[in-house]
Amino acid sequence: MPKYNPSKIESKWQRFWKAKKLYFIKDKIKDKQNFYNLVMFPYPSGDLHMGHWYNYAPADVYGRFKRMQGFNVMSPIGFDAFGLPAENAAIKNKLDPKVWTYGNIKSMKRQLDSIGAAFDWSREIITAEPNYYKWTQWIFLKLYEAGLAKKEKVLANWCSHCKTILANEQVQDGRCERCDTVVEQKLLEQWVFKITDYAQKLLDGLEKIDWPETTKILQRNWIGRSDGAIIKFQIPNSKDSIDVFTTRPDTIFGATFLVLAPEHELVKRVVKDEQLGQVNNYLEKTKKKTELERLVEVKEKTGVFTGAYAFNPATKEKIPVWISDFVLPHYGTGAIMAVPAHDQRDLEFAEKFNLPVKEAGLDNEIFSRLSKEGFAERKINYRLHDWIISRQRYWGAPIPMILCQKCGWQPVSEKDLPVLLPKINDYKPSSSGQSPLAKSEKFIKTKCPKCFGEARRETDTMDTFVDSAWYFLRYADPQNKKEFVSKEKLKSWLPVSIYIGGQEHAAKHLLYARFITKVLHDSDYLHFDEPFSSLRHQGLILGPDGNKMSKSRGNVVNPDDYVKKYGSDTIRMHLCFMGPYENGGPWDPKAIVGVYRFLNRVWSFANKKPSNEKLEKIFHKAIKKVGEDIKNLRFNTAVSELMKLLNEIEDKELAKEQIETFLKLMAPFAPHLTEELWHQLGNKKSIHLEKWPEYDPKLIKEEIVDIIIQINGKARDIIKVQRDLKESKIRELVLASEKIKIYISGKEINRFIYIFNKLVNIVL
RNA sequence: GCCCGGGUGGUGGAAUUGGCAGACACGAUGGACUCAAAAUCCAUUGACCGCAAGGUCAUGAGAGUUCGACUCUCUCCCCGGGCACCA
Repeated sequence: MPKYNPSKIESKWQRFWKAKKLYFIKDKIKDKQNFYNLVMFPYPSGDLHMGHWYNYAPADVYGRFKRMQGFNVMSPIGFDAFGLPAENAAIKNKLDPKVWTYGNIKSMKRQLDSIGAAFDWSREIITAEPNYYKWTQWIFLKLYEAGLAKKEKVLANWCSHCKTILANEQVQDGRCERCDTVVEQKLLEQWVFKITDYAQKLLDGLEKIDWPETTKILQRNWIGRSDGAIIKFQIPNSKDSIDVFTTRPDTIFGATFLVLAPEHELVKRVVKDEQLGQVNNYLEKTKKKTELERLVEVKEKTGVFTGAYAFNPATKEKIPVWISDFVLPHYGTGAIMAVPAHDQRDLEFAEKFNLPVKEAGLDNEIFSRLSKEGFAERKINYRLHDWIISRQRYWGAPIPMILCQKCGWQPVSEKDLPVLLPKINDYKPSSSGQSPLAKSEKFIKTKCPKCFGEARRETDTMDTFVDSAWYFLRYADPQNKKEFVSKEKLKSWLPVSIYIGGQEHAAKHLLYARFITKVLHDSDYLHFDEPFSSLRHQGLILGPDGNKMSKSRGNVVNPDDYVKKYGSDTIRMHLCFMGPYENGGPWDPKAIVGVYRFLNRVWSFANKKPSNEKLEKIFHKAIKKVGEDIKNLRFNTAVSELMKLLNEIEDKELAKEQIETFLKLMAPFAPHLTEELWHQLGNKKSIHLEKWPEYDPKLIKEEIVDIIIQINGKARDIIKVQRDLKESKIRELVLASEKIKIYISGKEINRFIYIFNKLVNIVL
């Protein structure tokens, strides 16, 4: 018997699968249900780390299992190829970002192949391909048509290091998620997607999808619905009134002053001359501050009095109007009624500026009274911001819009798509907030689609999250030149059956993808309005030191080393075995030998001479357990069940049929090893075309069961009895036990509790 | 501050959802094989008491419900994640 040599058999079978096109999946197979098994596609950073494997290998186990269960399983893969790192690397090395990106894709493909996953490479997607981003641009046009893509003057997050605007979702603790620079707020004209118009639909949709509850909660919090009212505070001797948003109209009797955000449009109108100097002074100060401290420093309240007053519509009292930057311009109406008796922040402000604090007798009727009088109306507010998609960078899909002096903004007509990203010489971003494309006159100069006069192209590119917000649709029909996806193929494959990926995308990609799906649904392009019927997260793999893997820390685990040493099957199975899939955890370089030893033992076991012996019971139990565990993505216990099974059968000589059953149970985990052993047993076709073994529930039932005997809740003995015995019979057997006799001798039995086929508890 | 997760041997984790806590592994210790080492195989491995049979304690801490709690309830402590001046 030759030794188990993973590197030899793995490359051999990978070649075999490729030659047989085993994983090129047809859109329809008679009598088979389609199953869309999706993983989050990688960014082509250049190397695949253990975290990618942890996403892809167990997801592949799941897909292979589904296939053996009789589904037509599609497991596509591709590359999220646009984005900043390519550009930064290109600037550094004076390369075309395209060259850098495609070089990385090439080496990552080799690494992805080494996983031995059932990826359907015939459906590969690269988002930086004109053939792909043509349709990203098309989707932009659909949003534009629906009034959901607009150029707006918005207060936006500007990263001075990356020299681009970022979406709210890409800012972490006031810093750029990519480079950690503190972002500044800039008022700029940007293309936005009106995701806030979909806030309610995005909330409602969560009810009907099979997602982890934690992820749903995270999205709900991110959308941040709050129900309240707009209340009008009139300014004496003026047509102006100040609208405030509050969730607690019932506290209005305690409202002793109003506060406007410094950016509020009424500030200039209401301020009294004698306060003008002070107010301007404060506005100057906060304007500078907003760029840094306002987001970071929260503790100390600041503000200034406008000199103006307004009527509290409930009390008819005149209350002072203040300005403070603790009121945010983009939430609610940018103005609040301050109720210091009920709100910590209002109290801090009142204390600082010696404003009255008045206990408010709560009044539940006040809202309806005020609304009858025209002072109040219901209002729902969302924390969610619109999605700013303009990026002042080069390596992305150009926004397909044209600015004409006469006609204003005009969409590029569909027949002119794609707007190709031109080759340029200088990719450097500018501090002025202009895209590198702005330097290319050749790109900019164009004709107005409406009046055919001279016009200029938009030079910003799209946020890469737009690219990834619809890629899962394209996998169904990746080559289509006429449509983004044909209706027929959409029907075959979508929505996605199961989506497996990290939770870090919960409030970004997963939200955007749902939004785009809903928009396309509402424009009648999709027959469903939630893209991912079922979603599961894998945990995060940390470096051996317990920290997040990063190059700067030097704790990145390179899977290639382990492929060489143990083979891909061992890594796959070890990743499954490590612990609960959603937990992740530190990579322990030593622990992997456990699975390697196991696979070596499987090798020896399957190489033994078969006999006629069969062990029905343990096999049927294992078939049940392994199948149920994979179905529930409990890969760790599925693997331990396989180990237990081998422990029991290893020293026996079993019938060929049972050895084959064992290999089939192992096949999703160790596709190469099992394929090799399967063929060694004389089979000609791939084991991965085999059916998943079935179990007979009758054979699992134990005829003899263990009954645990407790005295006062402590286990004292255990007896083996025929199953399904009546309590009277059990009582007889229990009381006959020598051990139990000792415990109960001379004492009275208070209660005798019998749990059917399981346990007896005698209470003395 | 608010909202989620989680806390079980030296380590990763298991526990049929209220019924023998520690499955399956890693590591460690001892032994076999070997000139030797690696690999492999065998044995032991939660803590404490005991020569042993056996017993006591033990799932972050404390209380409660229950015949019985890792599992349910309450209070508190610690760790991880999300949001954060959102009215």
